[in-house]
Amino acid sequence: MGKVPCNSDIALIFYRLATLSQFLDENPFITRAYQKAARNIESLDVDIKHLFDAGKLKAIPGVGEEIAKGIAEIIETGTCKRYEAMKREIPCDVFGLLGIPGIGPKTVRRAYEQLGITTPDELEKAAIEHRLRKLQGMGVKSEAKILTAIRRSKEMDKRITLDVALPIARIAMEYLERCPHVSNVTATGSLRRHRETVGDIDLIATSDADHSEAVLKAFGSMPGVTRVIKSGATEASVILKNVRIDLRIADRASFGSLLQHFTGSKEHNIRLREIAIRKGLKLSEYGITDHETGILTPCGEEAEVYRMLGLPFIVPELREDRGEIEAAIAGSGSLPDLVTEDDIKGDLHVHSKWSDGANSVPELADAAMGRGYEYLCISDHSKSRGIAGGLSEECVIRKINEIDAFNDDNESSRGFRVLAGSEVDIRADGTLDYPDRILEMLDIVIAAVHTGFSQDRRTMTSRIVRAIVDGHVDILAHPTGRLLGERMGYEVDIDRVIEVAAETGTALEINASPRRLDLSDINARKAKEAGVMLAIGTDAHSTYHLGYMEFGVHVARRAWLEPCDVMNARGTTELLRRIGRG
DNA sequence: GCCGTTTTCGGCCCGACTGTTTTCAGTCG
Repeated sequence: MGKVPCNSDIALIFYRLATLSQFLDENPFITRAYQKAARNIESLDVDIKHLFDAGKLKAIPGVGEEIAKGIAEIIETGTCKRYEAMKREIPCDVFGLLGIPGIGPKTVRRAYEQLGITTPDELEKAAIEHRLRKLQGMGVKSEAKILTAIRRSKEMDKRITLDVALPIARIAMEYLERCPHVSNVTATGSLRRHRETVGDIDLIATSDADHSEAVLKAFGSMPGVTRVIKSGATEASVILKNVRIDLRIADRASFGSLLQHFTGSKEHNIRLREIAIRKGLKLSEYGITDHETGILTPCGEEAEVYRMLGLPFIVPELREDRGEIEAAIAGSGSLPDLVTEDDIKGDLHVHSKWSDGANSVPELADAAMGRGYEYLCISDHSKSRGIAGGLSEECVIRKINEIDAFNDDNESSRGFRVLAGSEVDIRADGTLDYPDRILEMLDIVIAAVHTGFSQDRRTMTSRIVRAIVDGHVDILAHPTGRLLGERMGYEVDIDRVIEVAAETGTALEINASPRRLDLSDINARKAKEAGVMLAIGTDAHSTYHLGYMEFGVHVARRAWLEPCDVMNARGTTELLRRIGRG
């Protein structure tokens, strides 16, 4: 038997069942039931196998008799009969075809039934040969649209990281702010929820009805726009620097409703609309309509939307339908009081010129003080990281001496302390890259895996566990090793790592580099729930990178972290006590 | 297929834009 399916493997099968049932034109509510179950399985914070063992599968929302049976079957056999049967019934690459923007289940079905098309390549060929336009409901324009969509989907990257998305969003927002008759230009969607990557950029703005179309036209002719996807009376979509930007215009009176609607997530909004229906109301981007009287009440402020539904305000980072609705219903006291950037007292992961950083210790310290920090941990690479200027043992001692001298000159006068740290390699066998003698001289030891990424799950897990039970490690850096959009993390049983971190009192890092964001929001939340402290570090290699702290705090907020869960939300004295240096 | 302070049956989120239609279906977010 193959590997035991995990939550996301099982969720994937139900997502695919949803897609296949859509293709087979089954009752659309069956499709939705599969999707809902898949979403809830995906966002479970426990291993679904535990629920299965305890006979509690039906405790998962959206999981009833049939889906519970399916889950059991997948856990026991790796797949389920219904899924295999449907795949046999449909000898075409439904998933590949539906991956093309503008192609939906109806088109796939017609193309398959009437033209025998089974793959994206065949679809492209049919478009080139002008056979698609003969399909019912298709014309010359649809055919051309599909052809460009296929070509674009081959070259377009899927999701982009925030360091790329934010500057592009700012260009568009500054342009719009200069346009006449426009105000309240605001980023919404996944960007406002601070997801770790975004698929597109969603903007909204207010204008009066007389001018909205002109504003949208102006948006389409913004410098740098390479394509206008659509442009109507209230919304438009364009491509700028290879990124799609959607803009929606509303009047001031319904701005709060619009903001709420476009911030999403889709799943969160569906839950809100269900709540509205139960109260005899209808929620839309225009406001809240009383079902009986038909009277629409637009919300100027976003909080009004929640208030009218009888809920406390829910901050955007929590709007993922991962328990925030239930917490809100239970009362505002059940929602977390999330950590903010103002709570952060220092950066715990920074590289200096001693290894591969661009700035000296005093330069980094000045920049940190400029950000209002009380401390900064200079954590250069250890000796094995030759390629990144890893420090020999005698270099570490010289660095510690430099830091001591700096603190002697500055600590009492400026109320700021540099902490001597190191990002120490965890070797392939789980030992650390410095002897105990050196580790004990450091204020903070950050352990990290930088080599041997292809180790199997068991080896990697016991390697990391060995390192953190060693007793010298304060923080485990970028615990999964992933690089967003570039590289999956190494194989590791993160639940086991969290468990051992809890036992040993080791903090886990939220690496704030926008290419990493590791731990992820979901794993950081698991860590919090296991009683593990999180340390937000920017992994800065220059003073500029200290600004990445905002990305790390966003992940922390999405992980429901409060200041007490974050190691560097503690002041110097408390931090030193925690790491045994106070 | 799931679910219940209207329901164990009859519901299931809402609206914009495009293209092919001549009143609407398909797709998307």
